[in-house]
Amino acid sequence: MNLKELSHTLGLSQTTVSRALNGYPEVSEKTRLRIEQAARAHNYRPNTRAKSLATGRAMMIGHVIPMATKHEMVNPIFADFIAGAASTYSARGYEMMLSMVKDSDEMQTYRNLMARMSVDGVILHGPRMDDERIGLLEEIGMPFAVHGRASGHTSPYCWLDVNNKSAFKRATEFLLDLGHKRIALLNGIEGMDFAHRRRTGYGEALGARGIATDPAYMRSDEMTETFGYRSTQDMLAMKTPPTAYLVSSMICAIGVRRAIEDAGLVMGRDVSIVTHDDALSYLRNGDDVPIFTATRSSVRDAGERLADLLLDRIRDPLAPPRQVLLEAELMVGQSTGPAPNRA
Amino acid sequence: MNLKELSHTLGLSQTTVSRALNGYPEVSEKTRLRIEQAARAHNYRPNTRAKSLATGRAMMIGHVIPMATKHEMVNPIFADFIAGAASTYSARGYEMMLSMVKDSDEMQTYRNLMARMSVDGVILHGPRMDDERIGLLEEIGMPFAVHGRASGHTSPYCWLDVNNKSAFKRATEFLLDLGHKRIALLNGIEGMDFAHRRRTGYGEALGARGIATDPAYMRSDEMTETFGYRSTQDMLAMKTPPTAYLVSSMICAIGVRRAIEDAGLVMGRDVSIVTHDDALSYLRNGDDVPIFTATRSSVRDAGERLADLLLDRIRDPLAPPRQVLLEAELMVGQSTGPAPNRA
DNA sequence: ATCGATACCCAAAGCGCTTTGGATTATCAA
DNA sequence: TTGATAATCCAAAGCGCTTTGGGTATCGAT
Repeated sequence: MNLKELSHTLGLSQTTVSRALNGYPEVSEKTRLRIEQAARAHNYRPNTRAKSLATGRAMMIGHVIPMATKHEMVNPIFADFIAGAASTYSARGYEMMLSMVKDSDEMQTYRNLMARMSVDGVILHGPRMDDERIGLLEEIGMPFAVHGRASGHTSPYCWLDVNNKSAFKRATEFLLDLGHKRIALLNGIEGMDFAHRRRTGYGEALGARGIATDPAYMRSDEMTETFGYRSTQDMLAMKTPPTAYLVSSMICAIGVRRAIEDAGLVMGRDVSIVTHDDALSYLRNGDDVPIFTATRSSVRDAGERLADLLLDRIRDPLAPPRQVLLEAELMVGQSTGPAPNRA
Repeated sequence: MNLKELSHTLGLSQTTVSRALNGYPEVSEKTRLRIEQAARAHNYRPNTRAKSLATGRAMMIGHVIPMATKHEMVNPIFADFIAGAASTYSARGYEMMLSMVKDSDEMQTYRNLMARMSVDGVILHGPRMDDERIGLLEEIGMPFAVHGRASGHTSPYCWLDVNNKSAFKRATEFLLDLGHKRIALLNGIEGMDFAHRRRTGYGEALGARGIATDPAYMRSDEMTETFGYRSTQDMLAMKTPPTAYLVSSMICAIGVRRAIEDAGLVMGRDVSIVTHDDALSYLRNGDDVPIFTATRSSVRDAGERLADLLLDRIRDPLAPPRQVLLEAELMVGQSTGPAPNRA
């Protein structure tokens, strides 16, 4: 059932039916009611593609996920972020389009999305320190919002980020206060903006207590369980192993814990762990008492809020782009304790 | 730059330009080359919505994810499955549309997708034993493919599933062979088809050795770390606790392990664990030697292959719907060992 | 020279919607 | 009664593409 048929059934013009269903005032309440009733009865829905073509709005937001290789890992926070964004879209009448592309194709993908007019805007994931994608999107005039920030980019744009620097500074201070001097940092991939900010916070906290950062205690990689396990195993084998680990994700922290326990040590007594917790739905950090002491910030909320920022921006393109900086909360759990005396 | 402008620039008709770019034979090689060159130079891409409207194909596949509450958990296998499907789509020129809806709205969502003609087909996630969605999709004529199966549905439809029954039967036999008699089952949510099949396999293996299933050793819930931890804690407190756990997901198994180690027991010596491993990219089950003994089947591959099935079905709607049953492989890791003697 | 056949190209009609610019009728004050 | 105003409704022109149903040259064969 399309508009032509529906209006024919009603003995009205397409104009009137369209106006009635879209809430325009030029149609009497009586006929509007009649039209709505008929539309319901025939389960009429306007064809999205025709509507988009006529209005010029796709009512669709693009998320493009670059993958280096076909079997590269999918970022585990991805699902929760997406879920958050999607719930905003559905609340505001938008749809989400997801593309996975080879990362060499990512720039071209944005150009395509723009030229083909298949989306009204995009969310930019995983910004690197000097991210060329932002400049591209500005150049081609594609509305966008960034999950995170790119330190290297100067002109104002729309973003939402956790205050990674302050979170990791605070976490490091917490460990220092417990007497830890050798604190390892298991960070995200080098080049990622968030990883850089976290390292800065860590470094500043150490520096303020007169402790120099030591590359031997620092690792950077994709945040998998295996990365946490391996790195910890390596460091435990040092003459002076760290007494505490500051970790970038729960999954990674699970690996750290496994290495610690494999070595016959007890988490929270022999070795402390603080991790960042994205509050993933399937990986709750305990219920009553947190398992890990953690800097916590819900990535699902981030998705919801960033999507809202983007839709606002699309609605009102001339308003100055908005930024949101979220503070992570430090939740003390069972994974931290005073530095062992013998250390 | 749209088709009208481009063809005007070239001094050709829209017909010819369109045909040239779509590879039709009615245009000379010389002009085709000229047209392609101009298209590239002006970065011309056909407007997707106009193209869809004209061809009647959306070149888009829908995935609808129902959520009971706003903050219900996102299934952790979701990201990897989606990544697999998306890579197939991008290889075959399709896009993916993702909607999250309240689960009370799911049926209506499918009707909408059909009436609005916004997708060419859908992937059905998480089928329950008697899943009403399949009947609906058949009724409204929406092409679909199911990730899993619905035992209650009789008419043939397109699906791809892991042989959950044989996998869990095999895993149970493996534990029985090691001398375990009290084997716990931590299963997925009641009502899910896969959970039912797994329980059947488990039950059959036990039955074949004359062991009756004991509800005290069986739990069913969302497969979170916490669920694994709690269930194991509970069971460890029994007079005769299980000596082995058969678990439905790695994340859940991590919780089981935590409970075991919190109780001062050693995994693989005091207590054995076998888990299903979806081969999630961020949660590798060790590299050389698997941490957990596991029934393994990549959910990312499943996504790729199921998407292929669906696209084939869309291309050739009259062909009989295809089904794929994948066998999981049993990988022996460090989490299993002979049943303790005292048991 | 004439007649197909072939190669190449085009005008115009959709696809299903929104929206502009009236047209028609009802309403009402003067 | 009349002219102005407001209330309803409509025909038709897009949106940017594909595709139908020709049209015009060109060319070899008769």
